[in-house]
Amino acid sequence: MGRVTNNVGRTNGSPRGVASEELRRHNLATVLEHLHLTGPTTRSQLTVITGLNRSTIADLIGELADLGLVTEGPGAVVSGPGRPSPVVQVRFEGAVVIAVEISVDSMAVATIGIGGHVFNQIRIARARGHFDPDVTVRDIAEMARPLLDALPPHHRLVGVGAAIVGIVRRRDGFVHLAPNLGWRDLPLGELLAEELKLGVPVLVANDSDLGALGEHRRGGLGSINHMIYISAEVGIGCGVIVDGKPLLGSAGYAGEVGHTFVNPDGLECRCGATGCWETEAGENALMRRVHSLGSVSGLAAVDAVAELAADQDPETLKAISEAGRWLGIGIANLINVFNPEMIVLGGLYHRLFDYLEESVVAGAARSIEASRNMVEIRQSAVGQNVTLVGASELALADLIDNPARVAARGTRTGVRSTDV
Amino acid sequence: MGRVTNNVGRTNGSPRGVASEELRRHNLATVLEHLHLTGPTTRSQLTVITGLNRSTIADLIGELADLGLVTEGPGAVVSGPGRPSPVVQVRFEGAVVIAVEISVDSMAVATIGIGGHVFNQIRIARARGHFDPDVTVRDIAEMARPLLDALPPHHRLVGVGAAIVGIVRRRDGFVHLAPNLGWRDLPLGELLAEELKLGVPVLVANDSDLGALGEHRRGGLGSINHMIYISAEVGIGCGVIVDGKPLLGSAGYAGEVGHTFVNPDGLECRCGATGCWETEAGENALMRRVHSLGSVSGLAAVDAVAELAADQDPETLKAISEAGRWLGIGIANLINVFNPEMIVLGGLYHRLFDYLEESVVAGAARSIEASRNMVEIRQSAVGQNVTLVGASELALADLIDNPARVAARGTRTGVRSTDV
DNA sequence: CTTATATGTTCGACAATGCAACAAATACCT
DNA sequence: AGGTATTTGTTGCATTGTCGAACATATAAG
Repeated sequence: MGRVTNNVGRTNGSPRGVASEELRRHNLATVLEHLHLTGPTTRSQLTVITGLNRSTIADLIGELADLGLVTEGPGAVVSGPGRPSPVVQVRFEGAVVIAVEISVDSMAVATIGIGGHVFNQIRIARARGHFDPDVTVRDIAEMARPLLDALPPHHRLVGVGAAIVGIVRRRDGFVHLAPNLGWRDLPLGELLAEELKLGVPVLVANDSDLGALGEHRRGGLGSINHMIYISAEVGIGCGVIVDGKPLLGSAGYAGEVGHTFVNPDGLECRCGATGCWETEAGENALMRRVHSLGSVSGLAAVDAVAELAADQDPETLKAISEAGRWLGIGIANLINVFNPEMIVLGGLYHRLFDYLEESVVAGAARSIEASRNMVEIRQSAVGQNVTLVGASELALADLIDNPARVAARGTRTGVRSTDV
Repeated sequence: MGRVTNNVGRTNGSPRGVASEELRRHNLATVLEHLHLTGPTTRSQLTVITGLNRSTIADLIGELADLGLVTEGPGAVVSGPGRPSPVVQVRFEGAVVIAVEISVDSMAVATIGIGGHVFNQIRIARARGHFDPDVTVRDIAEMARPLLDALPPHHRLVGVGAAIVGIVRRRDGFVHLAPNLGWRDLPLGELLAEELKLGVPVLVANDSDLGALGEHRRGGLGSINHMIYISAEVGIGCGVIVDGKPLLGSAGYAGEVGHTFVNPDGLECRCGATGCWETEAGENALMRRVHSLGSVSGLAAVDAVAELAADQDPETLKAISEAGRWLGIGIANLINVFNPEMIVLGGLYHRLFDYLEESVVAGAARSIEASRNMVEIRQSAVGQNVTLVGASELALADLIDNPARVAARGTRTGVRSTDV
């Protein structure tokens, strides 16, 4: 049988003993998580993967089926002699979440079921600027309404996950600072919960942290347990996966690399300090090096740069490669610190990856040899919606971790608002 | 009952189901770890702390006692009405490890029992330089011999933990690079195992990683789960505790911060790159700013600087504060990345802490507000032997994690060599 | 149509914890 | 000094959960 924990160390606080019920919870979670991440699987494959007994798997699947979280169908694929094993798969509508993304250039809302099934999605572009939080929250609720109405009649809604460009306290979704939106000390979690009135938990997290989560879980990263996701919208965001789990830090502020110090000769950053990484490698750093852009700014400027790069404009390529070099230098630092297996670039970096790659790799080469030799730098495989996908994973995590408790906890069987 | 796991995420690789035996292992480990870290505890306290039933605690302690790992004595402290609860404590000789430290200026070996009891310890100073690995390994074996002979007759030796100033692969204790010793690609774990011939596992790790471990577990850090230990001997070393566990990274190379980039105008580092953190804040950075030192170098120079600082020599204080500022800047980066609760300074920084503190705190102030407000910077509470203590924790970890398996696994009942 | 093989199903064994009743040991009160 | 309240160890049984063996079932191959 496998081991739950490993290595030196423990989480401080009361060390808790565990009883059989915890064992059951763990095994239910293991099975459900596998189905959620890997997709349809036969019962016999599950016995091999989990190492559990046939009878136990049968029992676990029975319970998950009773909870409405999985279904069993006849084994589709034929596979040699022996009694065919039924294929188990998640029921998308058995656990649905609302994923929200509040970015610099757009806002998005999606309804996503367990297994990663996207029922529906709305994304609206908006000009950059400072926004009234209440209006934003109301907009989100309005975007969510039709999506909820369009869900299948007997779905079960289990949570809301929101990604936001800012520094967020995990415990309660309190936004400490979101400079790109003009927000500070805003209880976003509470506001969303009040406005949505859905009776389910609302979790809020930093967008890059969720990008990392989305990429790690749905980016086809096989057995990668240590990775770093880096993206740029205006600043530089970063999410880290350590040992298969998101790095949160004490309050959830971990991964705030945009304002790490890399250049004493650098410009003054909007944060007030000098020499921050994002003043060298962020979006603005790139733009200001492309003089031919003139006064265009914001998303239009990004589009223009992408076009110029596609046209092989020398100045633009040089600007990209200069920003890429600094990006690489910062990445080298992260490689030294985390010894990851993979660095994934998203956002603007994803868009410009082809022009960036060479200089980034060159810059990253200054990391220590041992770690450098085992890391791969690549662009996001999930693409534009990683963050939204990550938000859904965040909202689904509680359910997967304890299917019985969360599924039973009611969160009523999703009666459509038109039925009321 | 408590939960074993938490949060989003899982360690990739085969997700394993667990059976009752795993449950037992977990509870044995929980109890033993508490006794190991917190010291003598009454049975009734254990029921409260673990949340387990009286009968279960009795059973667990019975098993640990049978394994020779704990003893029960009459409750020493009186405590009000009710039947007094017997005090349970670890048997030091029930699990003994050899802790080894290979540093720049000294080598040390100690025999340490579970609970952190140091039976004996030898430390020898040696001049800096490059050493023949074989000679070093033989020296360690020779230092260990008398310590082993002095152990109580019926002890049980369970492992060897070695700390080394270098980049070490955790899996097998392969030293990738140890510039201060002149080593490269050296299978130190194997060499030590062969030379010591003790039939117990030999684990090797980076000295700062073990410093972090030692400080976290024996530094009186109550409920701190996120901390960073930073020390300087020649370069800068760093160990990180994330969620109560050491950050290893994919191969164990995590925390190599000495050569992170902080200054494009910086000097060339011995690593070949330019602008590394340790060229600004490491030992040499400090020394070169104290011109009155003249040609003194190595440990003698460190001593001289410490003395000059104690005498309030202005140039020295200025040099220290300059190095401290750079130290603080690097710390700010780490605060941004990890959002820790505590930064602990060791090694040279521990020695000069009083003169460093102000400038370090000033430098660290450039970290983001949210994280800065919740972090404390202080010096090591364990002091000179943190690394050795960490090495013992490393070697004991397997036993504590699975008392039944490791204790039963033989590692014979420590017959003294003179008995043979 | 028979045989080999793989897998679901059933039921009892086994492991581990929890619970309730009882016993033991102490403090406190009269 | 003796009785009572309180806390905790001990014991035996109940409960939960997984495992294993025997049996049933469904397929491929001959």
